[in-house]
Amino acid sequence: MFLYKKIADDIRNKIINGTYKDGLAIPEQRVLAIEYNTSRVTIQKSLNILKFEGLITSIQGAGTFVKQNANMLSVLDSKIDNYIGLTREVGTKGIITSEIIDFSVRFPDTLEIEKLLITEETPVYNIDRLRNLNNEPISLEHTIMPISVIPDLTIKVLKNSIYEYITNNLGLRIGLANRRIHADKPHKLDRTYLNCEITDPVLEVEQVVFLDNGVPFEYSKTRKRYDKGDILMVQANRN
Amino acid sequence: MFLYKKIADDIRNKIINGTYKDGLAIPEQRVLAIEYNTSRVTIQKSLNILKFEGLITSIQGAGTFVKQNANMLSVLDSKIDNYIGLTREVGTKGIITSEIIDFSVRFPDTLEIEKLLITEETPVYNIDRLRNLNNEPISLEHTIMPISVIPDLTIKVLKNSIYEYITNNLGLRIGLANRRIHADKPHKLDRTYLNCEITDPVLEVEQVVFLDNGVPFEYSKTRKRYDKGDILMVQANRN
DNA sequence: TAGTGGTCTAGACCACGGT
DNA sequence: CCGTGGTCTAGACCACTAA
Repeated sequence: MFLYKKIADDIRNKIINGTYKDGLAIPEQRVLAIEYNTSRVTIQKSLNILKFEGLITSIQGAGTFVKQNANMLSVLDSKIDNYIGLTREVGTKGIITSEIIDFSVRFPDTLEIEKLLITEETPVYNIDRLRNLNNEPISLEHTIMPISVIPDLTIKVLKNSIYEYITNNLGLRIGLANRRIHADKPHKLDRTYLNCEITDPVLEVEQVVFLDNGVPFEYSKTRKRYDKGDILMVQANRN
Repeated sequence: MFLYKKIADDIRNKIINGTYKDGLAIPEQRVLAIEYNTSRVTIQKSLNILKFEGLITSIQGAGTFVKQNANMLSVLDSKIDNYIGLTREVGTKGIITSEIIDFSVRFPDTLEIEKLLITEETPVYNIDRLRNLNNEPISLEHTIMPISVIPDLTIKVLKNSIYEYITNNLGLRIGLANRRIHADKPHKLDRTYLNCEITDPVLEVEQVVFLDNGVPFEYSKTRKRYDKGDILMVQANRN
């Protein structure tokens, strides 16, 4: 591993275990450079990581300070990639199964053309899945993917994780996601598959997901019953 | 302005105006360093900014490439700070007014003590506001702030923007926000102030907001009618 | 005015991709 | 193997804070 990461890890540990205390300054950069037997630029690279994690703040002319409640914030930050696919989100909390409602191929409609930046002659997969957590239905996923970008999808892949297939089998890297979150009245499908009453609100996440090279590969809508899951997020707002 | 920012601005412009084309490589770092009459480290600092904005990707050994649809992505990214206070969110789209439903001072309850990391003897403001956009009610805000952190709030401040007061008058810097978004059935207050029917879902954002130094200063819940506003976000997922 | 972080240089060497 | 990005050095000077 690289020196600047090692140093960041070491300083992070000292913050978490209390060697560097909340609200107080850590040693100045020139001292740290001597301590770790390195140059100031490398120290700055390490400190940038910790700034990005929200653990420290630097004030020019004054010093570098551990934030109040730094260890608490560090926990929050890990939740930032909470929503990259359901499988990864749930983690060890239970067993995810997928009931495939529809798996077909067709040409895209106007909205899909716009969202996925494709032409009307670019065929897409149409995937509707009911996702279960420990055999309890938790969400309805409607997913559109261009066949040219994500080829050779199979029922077996859909039963497990599409994202795992994309990263492991296709060797692609996932980049930005553009999301819209809103509340909605329940539709017929929600009533059928999610057991919603007419007065039960639904939380919908509509998203376009891009590969690391900027090519959009997924336009999807995920719907959950209002009492079956929130969305957690940490917003940066770093100056 | 600093050199590395100027260079980042210049390269960004070349990407947007098509001088550097989607999917193709930009000149290598050593060439850029000569072009801009600077050192390679400075070029790398500039490129890091653009990587963070999602405009380029570097692949070690191969080169630095403009992402597909880079100019589109750059638009999305600007929406990432969409939700830092309603006033800033809406921008020029209309006139925000605030009707103050409650403005009082009390001791915090158990949940507020936990969220704001204060003691039961720390007095807090209790603020309930109805926010109007062009005289149409759009959201109900319930806000708790410790008096010790945000002192001397006035009706006048509440009628305008609390965030503006915090940054401009108190000279504080706002840091991370920890949010929970979910759908809910309408409460009595929603029916009264937001004119909700019983079948109209409500979108609620619950958040704890921290200052730049890590001190939490706001615990709030903002409720909107399901048809009066979504939440837009861009998620990073950078490797 | 002294101390601290921010920017910048002009190199060096290493890691990786593609030929 | 060559070309490219990633890491790292040992300095220098500037900008800002606080006494």
